[in-house]
Amino acid sequence: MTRDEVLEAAAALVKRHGPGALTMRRLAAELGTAVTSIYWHVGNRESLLDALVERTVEEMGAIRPSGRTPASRIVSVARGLRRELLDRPHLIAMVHERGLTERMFLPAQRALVHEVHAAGLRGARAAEAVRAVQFQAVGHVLVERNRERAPVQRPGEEELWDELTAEHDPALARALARPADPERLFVNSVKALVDGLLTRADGAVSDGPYPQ
Amino acid sequence: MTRDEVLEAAAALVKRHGPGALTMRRLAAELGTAVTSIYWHVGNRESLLDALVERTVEEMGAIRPSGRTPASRIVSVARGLRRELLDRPHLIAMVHERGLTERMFLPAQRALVHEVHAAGLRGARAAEAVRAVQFQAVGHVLVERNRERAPVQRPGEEELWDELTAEHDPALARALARPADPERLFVNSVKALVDGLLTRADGAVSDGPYPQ
DNA sequence: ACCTGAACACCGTTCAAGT
DNA sequence: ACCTGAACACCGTTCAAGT
Repeated sequence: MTRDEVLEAAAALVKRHGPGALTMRRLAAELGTAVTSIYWHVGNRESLLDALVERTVEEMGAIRPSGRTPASRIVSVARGLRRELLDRPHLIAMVHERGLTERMFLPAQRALVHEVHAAGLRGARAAEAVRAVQFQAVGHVLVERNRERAPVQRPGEEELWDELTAEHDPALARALARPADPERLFVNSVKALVDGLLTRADGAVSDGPYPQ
Repeated sequence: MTRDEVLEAAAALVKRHGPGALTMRRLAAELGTAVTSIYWHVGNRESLLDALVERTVEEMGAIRPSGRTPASRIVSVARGLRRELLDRPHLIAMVHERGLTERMFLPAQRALVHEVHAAGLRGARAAEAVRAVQFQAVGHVLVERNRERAPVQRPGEEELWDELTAEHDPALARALARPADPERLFVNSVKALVDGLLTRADGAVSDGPYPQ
């Protein structure tokens, strides 16, 4: 048995039954060995999970921007990042629980740097724009994924809706009462953010306003 | 012993030693009772945690906006939400692990609705703006908090920096190499988002561009 | 209505012992 | 160099039995 076989089996276990199913004992059973052999190969559970996360992040493809304007290309990078993350549903939770969330930034970072440069940003301002998009994209996916495994939605917000109908906006009340369309919300949020980032009054300006 | 005493002791345990320290057995020891008594009062660990989360969310104060323009008032609401969350560091992880992330939206929602109305947004568009800010704020805090408990930062991104110096932006390379200032990044991100949300070409317009 | 101890089926990890 | 079983110190939960 090799260290790689251990990682392979661990990855398969997570893929099939979720991260909760990855116990040292179950893994040993899967491999047909004694629990303690695994310790010889990977040290302990901590470093096993670390290695697993590392491996999955490396699996993630590079993200290729598409679109005509820098702004739309940045949005496409964010979408790509979201897709890569959602395609590996267990990765998100594992990475997050292990305090490695920023690890998830890497696949998009290169592309984002290139695009903010193309948009005319440089230096610290460019770095902040890159980080803003990264935080926004990864944070959004964290929240979004969380809702999926959320239990029964509890109400208890009737006062809010009452207030809203009092403010004469029943359409808003209805919209907030039902769950958001995550894809749409994501894209529009990133668009708005990028819009804001590229058109701030205090510095460089993007190559024109956004059509639509 | 009452159910409330159990919750109180559980909350104290989490506050002192973190969520990991909250085991049924330790809680029993803290209370000076048998483990099994706790089960009579709270059912099981799941519902104990549910009750704990509920209680902490209710503790969170309402958020009062400040600032002159709707945009700056929305930013202040986001900052307030961030503050409330960071003030309860264990809450974030507990809520997130329990799939209740949207629960953290509530304290800010009322204020946000009011402000997007003041900014001239209505109906579905207003709802989307509220949600965009909520996702952004909570997502950002999730990522931010995660970095705090992150282990040693691994490098492995030298290629990126090489590329950057090749793109003739050493300042950007330096900025991305060191950790972000979370407060600054948060505020600027929210500002940019709100800017983008309130000045989109396809609808209502905010009361003017952002100074600084 | 409330509390108890014993028991069950799990964990991760260590360690001395094997080949 | 690699694997093993026994043992330790933990978990959450159930259940019959007490008052």
